[in-house]
Amino acid sequence: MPQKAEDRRIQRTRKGLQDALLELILEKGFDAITVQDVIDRANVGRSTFYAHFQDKEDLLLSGFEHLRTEFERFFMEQTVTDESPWALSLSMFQHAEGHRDLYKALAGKQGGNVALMHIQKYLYVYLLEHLKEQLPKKKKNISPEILTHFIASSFISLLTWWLNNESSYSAAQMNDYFRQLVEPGVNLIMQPE
Amino acid sequence: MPQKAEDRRIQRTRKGLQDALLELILEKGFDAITVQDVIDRANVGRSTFYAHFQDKEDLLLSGFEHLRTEFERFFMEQTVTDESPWALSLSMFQHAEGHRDLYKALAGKQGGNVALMHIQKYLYVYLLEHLKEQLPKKKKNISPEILTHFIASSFISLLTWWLNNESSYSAAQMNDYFRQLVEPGVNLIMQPE
DNA sequence: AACGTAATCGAACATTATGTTCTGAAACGT
DNA sequence: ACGTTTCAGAACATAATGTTCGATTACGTT
Repeated sequence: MPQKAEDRRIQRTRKGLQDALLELILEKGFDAITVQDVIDRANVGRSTFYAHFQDKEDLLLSGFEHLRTEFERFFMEQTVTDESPWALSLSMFQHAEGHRDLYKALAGKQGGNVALMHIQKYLYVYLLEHLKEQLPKKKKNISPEILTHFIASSFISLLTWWLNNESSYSAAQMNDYFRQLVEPGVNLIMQPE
Repeated sequence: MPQKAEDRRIQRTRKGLQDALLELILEKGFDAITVQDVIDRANVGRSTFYAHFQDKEDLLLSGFEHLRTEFERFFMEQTVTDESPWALSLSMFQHAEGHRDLYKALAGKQGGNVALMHIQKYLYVYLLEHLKEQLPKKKKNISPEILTHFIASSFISLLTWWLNNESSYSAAQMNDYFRQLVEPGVNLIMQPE
């Protein structure tokens, strides 16, 4: 039996609002958008908007959740054995390559930094989990938290640069650059001698 | 002859508004602040505020300009020969250490990212200037722009982490971590063989 | 110490966006 | 075809923005 079918009106309204918001982000940037803009574009009544979302940030995050789910499926499908940060980063560059406008809206300079901080947090949690086991036990070393924060924010930094500069680099190239820049420093810390 | 003396009322008003804004940022974050909050705290008339600043962002940037000037004096005074990125970063960590609240307001998570983007841009311009000469001429390599962007954003990332986590690391320690993480990758690119 | 100037105050005002409430109409799933 | 849920649209209260203006106060200068 299929899960409780959801009213089509609800689906249409939510999708319409999400799409309208993403369009508007690419046009004028998240901060400049008003709820009025969104409901005009989506052709939705004012009271309807507030029946579904608290505010425009809530709407943005609902779109982000959808993307996250989709990325996780994408990631699961292709990764087999490699659990290093570089597998995750490559997948994310590739996923962004395939959904360029969506990623630009959420992670580009137009997107405000709300979604961006969520993406970084997501990476941070994933990486911290996978790095903690591998870290040497020696004291006097960098805390896992700084190390993880550094890797995650470096990735975000390259991703946004890539999205904002319409550069012609491929996802694979971007991941190579990411590794070239970040891996040497990280390896020196993980394997002290 | 001293430069044309500026009306004390102007100085007091501007300083009062800047201080009020910085206090409020530490209390509730830049985004949640209204112009009304600022003029109430500073005890300044509404029309007076708009006689000096366009909006709260304009006010924030005026405070940032002041900080930048002060940092440049600080930097000039102590640096002698070293023109590598690591001299600049050490000075900035030290300057932040000496003006912790001010830096927290401008570069912490409460500060919105307006000032932060200005700081990063400032670093970017400085670094690009100093790195371009040293880059190897080989093709097939990372563009100076990505490399510079990476260094600048890595620094910003560690700085904000440091400010937001009330950590007990010293400025010198933070700069060591910064070098440990960033320098190996950068050196490999700058000296290919 | 007194003068002319310039900054400030505070109130009034138009404008814009927010978020809530309500009623009738339309679309939905069954 | 039926009962239920969602939607549109309008009305409303609230709050912040940015401008204008006349009266008052503090300023630098002489």
